[in-house]
Amino acid sequence: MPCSDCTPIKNFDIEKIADSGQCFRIKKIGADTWRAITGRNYVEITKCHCGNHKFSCTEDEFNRTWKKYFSLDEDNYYTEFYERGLTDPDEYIREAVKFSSGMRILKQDPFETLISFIISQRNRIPKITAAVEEMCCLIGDTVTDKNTGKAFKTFPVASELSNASDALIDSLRVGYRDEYIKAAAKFCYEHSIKSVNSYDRAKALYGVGPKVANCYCLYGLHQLDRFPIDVWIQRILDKHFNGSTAFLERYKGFEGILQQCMFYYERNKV
DNA sequence: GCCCAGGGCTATC
DNA sequence: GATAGCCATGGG
Repeated sequence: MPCSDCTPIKNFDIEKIADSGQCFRIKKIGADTWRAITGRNYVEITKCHCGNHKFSCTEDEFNRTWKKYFSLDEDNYYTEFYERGLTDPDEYIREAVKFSSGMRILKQDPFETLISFIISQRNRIPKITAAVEEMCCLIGDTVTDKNTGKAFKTFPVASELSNASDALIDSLRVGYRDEYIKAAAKFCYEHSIKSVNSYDRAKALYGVGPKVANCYCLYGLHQLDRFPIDVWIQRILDKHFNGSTAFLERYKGFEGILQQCMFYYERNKV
């Protein structure tokens, strides 16, 4: 039974989302509590013993910001995805979807998504997280959340990142990706991130190839038909599907959710 | 020392 | 269009 002050949501598990590698700014801050930041908004989410979640924000903020961010306005869509995945003819897909129950694709800020996934290339998630967090600490704005009273750092906007010194970028320890970051920040400062509104526009940026462009489209533009193929997904394809993605025919419009479930399952299954 | 990490660029064919 | 070598950095 849900508690009186819990928000009952089907197909939503903040813990799995936090560990899914699609976002680098959701952080575990307590035994059952995570903090999320998007734009200038901050929220703390606690998994309750009843299986539901408590949000630290007001109902108005939930409806205006977090409902969208967590794709909680797409319940019917996820219901259909999970029904389809749990009855898939392929055992690996069934297991991956079952194991990932509660996964959702976040609607992240496009500029943050672009820069984060440029940093992600040939890198490890803890290192990506550290670089993103350091970037926010060094050049993000400090904002205080009214509900919790906690101060947090925003992800820098294009002008802030574009104006950052070389020494500051060096201190992020992102190696050869620093030139890619600078190029993307400069482009977005001069042309606006809004002009990066398609796969082709993203891939045209220096340092953005097929994989990062697909991640940008999936997580930043919410194009759920994108299926980014990284080393983990490629291993799954080779091991379980003879290197083929023919199974995607059964997931038109859901490819990105399936990809997230496979990625999470492969990395976290016991 | 080695290999690898949510890849992409460049040169070369 | 395909493939090979290279790219900084840090963990195992």
